[in-house]
Amino acid sequence: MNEQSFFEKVYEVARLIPHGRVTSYGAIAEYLGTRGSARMVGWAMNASFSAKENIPAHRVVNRMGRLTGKHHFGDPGLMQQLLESEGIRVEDDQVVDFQKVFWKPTGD
DNA sequence: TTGCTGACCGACG
DNA sequence: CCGTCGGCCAGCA
Repeated sequence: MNEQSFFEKVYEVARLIPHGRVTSYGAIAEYLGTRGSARMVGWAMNASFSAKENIPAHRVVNRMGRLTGKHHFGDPGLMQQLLESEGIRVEDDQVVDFQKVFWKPTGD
């Protein structure tokens, strides 16, 4: 029903991430029905900076909960700072209790 | 226009 | 168990 582009969907799902929660690229890709295109999700996040609305890309991490894209925020550490600001504990570029704060876009 | 790259994930040896 | 490779799609030179 949604004829939006792949990026549009990624942006929408990214905005659906609750405060204090994180998700993975693969989870978004899977939600979009393109499990194999998890890389594109990350690429879409890169384009999210060009998006009109601000996308909480800092809430998006890889499957292992590691801050892979922290380098793309302009300043490394900003991503971790934002996550800690939401109550998410980050240690050594990795989300602590990642499985607890993990949120899947099941449509909830 | 063609081809490479890219913030990943899963399968295979 | 751990290292390697393929696949997905879209943007950019």
